[in-house]
Amino acid sequence: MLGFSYDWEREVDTTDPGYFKWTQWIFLVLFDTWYDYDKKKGRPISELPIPPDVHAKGESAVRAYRDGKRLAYQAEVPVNWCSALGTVLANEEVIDGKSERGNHPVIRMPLRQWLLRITAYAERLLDDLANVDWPDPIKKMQHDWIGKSEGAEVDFDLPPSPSGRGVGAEGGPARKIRVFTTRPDTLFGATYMVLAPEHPLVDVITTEKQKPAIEAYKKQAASKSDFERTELAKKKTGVFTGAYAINPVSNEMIPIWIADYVLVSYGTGAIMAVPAHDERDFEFARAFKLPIRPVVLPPREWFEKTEVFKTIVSMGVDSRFKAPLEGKSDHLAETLHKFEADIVEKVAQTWQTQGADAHKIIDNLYRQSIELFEECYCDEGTAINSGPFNGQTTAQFKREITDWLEKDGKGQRKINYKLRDWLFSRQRYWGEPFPILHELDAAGQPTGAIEPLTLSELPLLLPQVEDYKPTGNPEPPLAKAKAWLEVTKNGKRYRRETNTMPQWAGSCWYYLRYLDPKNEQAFCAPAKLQRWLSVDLYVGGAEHAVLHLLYSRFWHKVLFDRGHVPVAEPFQRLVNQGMILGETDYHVDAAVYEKNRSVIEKLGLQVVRVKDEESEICLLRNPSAAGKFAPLTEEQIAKERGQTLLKGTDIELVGRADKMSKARGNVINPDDVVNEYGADSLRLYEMFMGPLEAVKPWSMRGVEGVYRFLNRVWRLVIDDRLENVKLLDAVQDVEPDKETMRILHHTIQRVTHDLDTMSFNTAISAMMELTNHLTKQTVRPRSVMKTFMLILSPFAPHLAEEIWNALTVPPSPSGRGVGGEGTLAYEPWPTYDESLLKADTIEVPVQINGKVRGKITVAADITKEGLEAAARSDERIKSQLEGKTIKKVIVVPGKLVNLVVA
RNA sequence: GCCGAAGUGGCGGAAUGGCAGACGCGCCGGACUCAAAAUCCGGUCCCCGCAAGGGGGUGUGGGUUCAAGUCCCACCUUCGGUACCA
Repeated sequence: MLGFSYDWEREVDTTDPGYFKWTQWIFLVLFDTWYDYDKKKGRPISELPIPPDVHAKGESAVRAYRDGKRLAYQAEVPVNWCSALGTVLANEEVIDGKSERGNHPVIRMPLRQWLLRITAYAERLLDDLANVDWPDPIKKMQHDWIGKSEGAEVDFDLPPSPSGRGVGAEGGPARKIRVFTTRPDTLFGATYMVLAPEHPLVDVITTEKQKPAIEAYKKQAASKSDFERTELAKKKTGVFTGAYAINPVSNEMIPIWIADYVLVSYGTGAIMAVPAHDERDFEFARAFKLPIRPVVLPPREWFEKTEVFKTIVSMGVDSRFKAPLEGKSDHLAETLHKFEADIVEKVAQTWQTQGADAHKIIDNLYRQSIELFEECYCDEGTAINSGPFNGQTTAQFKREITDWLEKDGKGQRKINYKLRDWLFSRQRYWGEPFPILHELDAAGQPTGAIEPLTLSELPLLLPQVEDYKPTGNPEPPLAKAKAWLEVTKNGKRYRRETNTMPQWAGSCWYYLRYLDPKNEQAFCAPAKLQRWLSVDLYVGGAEHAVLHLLYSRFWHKVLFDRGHVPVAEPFQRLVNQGMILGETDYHVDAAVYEKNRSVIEKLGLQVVRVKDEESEICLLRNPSAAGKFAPLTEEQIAKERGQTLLKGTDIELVGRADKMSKARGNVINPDDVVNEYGADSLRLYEMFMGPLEAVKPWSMRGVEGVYRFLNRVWRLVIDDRLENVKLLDAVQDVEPDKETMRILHHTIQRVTHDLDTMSFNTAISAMMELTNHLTKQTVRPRSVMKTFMLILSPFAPHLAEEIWNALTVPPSPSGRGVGGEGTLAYEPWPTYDESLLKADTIEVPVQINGKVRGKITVAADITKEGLEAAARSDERIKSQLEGKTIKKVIVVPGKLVNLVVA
């Protein structure tokens, strides 16, 4: 309807078996691929080298080894299980540990899931961002989402304990706790450790005495969602395990705690805490009175910003510190708060031994009494309290200590990513079934062996089931389809996978299917991939910045590695279109409304109450026919001293354009707009509103504006007084005059350029200017009008075609061409002639001290010298220069003259 | 808190460091009309002035420059995203 020229032959439907056959096939490709970190490439699982010791253990060990390396693998992952609803919930569906619907308790429990090893591709997903033409903010979001950080893994040994508990008491291998840190240089400052509550070692190391507290804390943590654990836990919580570990550099025994600010899913699920140089550790240490040891000396500027420094300076270093020393401390203690009194005492001590230099004093305070500082220093600096490494810069220290750790076998360099593997299964009925079989033994129990279906067995359809409600236990609904579930193949019994794939699966690769939507032999013919990829331009919302766009890139790279697509990146250029908001609408606060209720009612206004998270507002509207959106008009608004008031009252209004929504009743239905103004008007208005990327409010008056423009264009060519479509007599086969040619070619240039940059709004204004010029002409050359229609056609295709037809087809009873005659669809895009763009004369502003004081009209090709002379000799300028000396003259040929005077 | 984007007339918005406000909406005046709608023509950033002309002006405060909406520094506001990533 809007003339988008979509090729409906290429329509795809991700839920069609002909489509998801290939979604399942791609899953099989993922299943059949392992990532070779040396070659930085996904390779067939058959090429995976099997270590001899694995080989020696036999077939099932080899199989397990392979399964552990595949890009599609199974793992136990905690999910939000709501037993009352009998289903697994998404994070958004859980509020305060209760289900959004029904408010039933939700617990996190581990469940077998399929995951995709996107983390293997993290480095390439990061690197290849450099090769695509995407908006920088989106690139940055992906960059941060992947979240690469370089550091070291360090092992903290657990001491042998007299009780025999802890340290591998049950013969387990765990004699150490491994942590990841980006700041190995702060190792000397690690004064305690924290494990995530879910960390497997927690149960092993916890002492008998601490068991009840630890258990209680773990239970509490399990009932919180990820969101709450992070969002709500502003205050640090945690419990001591009773166990200690050995700091590998200082050989100190440091306590091990558990706390939910440490996430089990990042790094190793355990941290070394350096409270002096990490915000979170600092807060935690303060809350639980754990020792804080500074190991990085901040630069002076940091000290000078701290409260401690300000306190010292405000008290005066030189004289006043004698006071407490001379027995007047009672008086001082009364007047200073505790914090300051502490400082006074410490400063006094330092002052005695070190002298009165404020910087020296503060340096000493920092090294010895860091508790006095209200914040911690987390940037780089110079090493202190770090044994042989003292005095080193952070970068140097990091390098050397990592080398030392590696040499001693206590740690190693390590790169970590925030990006996690992609949880790819859902416990729902709707979704693509996994093309996977689980082998069963004679007793009908899974053996652990998994068997992929072959391409010839695809698509695997969803079974018909009586109901697709949850099963009431964590088993997905497909488990109820008994007939579908069990399969015998090559004499072996199998059970089908009962999880289904998420929504993302189908949308991850649809751009490839567009190229060859009906192909039954392949997801797409290689020649077509070669011909079309990569996608030249992808227009989409910014909400897909990280998830969809990252998932698609990942799948594409796997397909690339396996030789199924010819390029490494799917989308060459990406543009985020902005959202179109509803029309500007005025509201008052609910409280303001209640107060002024009678006044507002007297004006006959309608009120729509809208509640959001924080507040309730009352939208004020005009009464209108059922369902019609009628916001206040400008006549009903008064603006005074920067305030917006409801006219005739002192009620302050807030005017704002909001997202279109049913609740607000401000939804614009495109069908209505098309009925009233036509498809070209709707299309043109959307392009004229403003930059494509910007969020913009809708305006019905704006639609009328472009509608009027299209009418003017029509009347430029067509005699609208007649019933039939008939050319105006003004349209003639004559040579255009010079000025018209110049404007026409300038318009072609502007429209061509603006289309490239997708600045549709300015392209349209250029054509409006052309129209304004042509309207004034009594003779309108046919050639000019034809060219105009060609550049107008991408913006208003229907109208441009109609006019083109009238311009090119001789009058006939029907007035229309036949058989492709009289269409502009196949005409080439017009080109512009540079030489026609230049006007004979131009107007150039003349500035004096940067202010425009006059304008001169000169030949377009005037020389720099000529321009300056013309400026100086202009009467107005001359009179203004009287009695002044020109100190400097700036002449920009064709642009301006600026005379700088004393 | 952090990250990102944006602040320009009554409104949507234009301006490779070079005449701020193109184009459109709205508004004002005029033409056409018995009248209205539609259409056409002219005007429309603010202040002083009859005018010629002058002064001010792109969120706020500084800075760079002959020249700043545009570049730099600090801040304010709005919108969007994100959540302790060691």
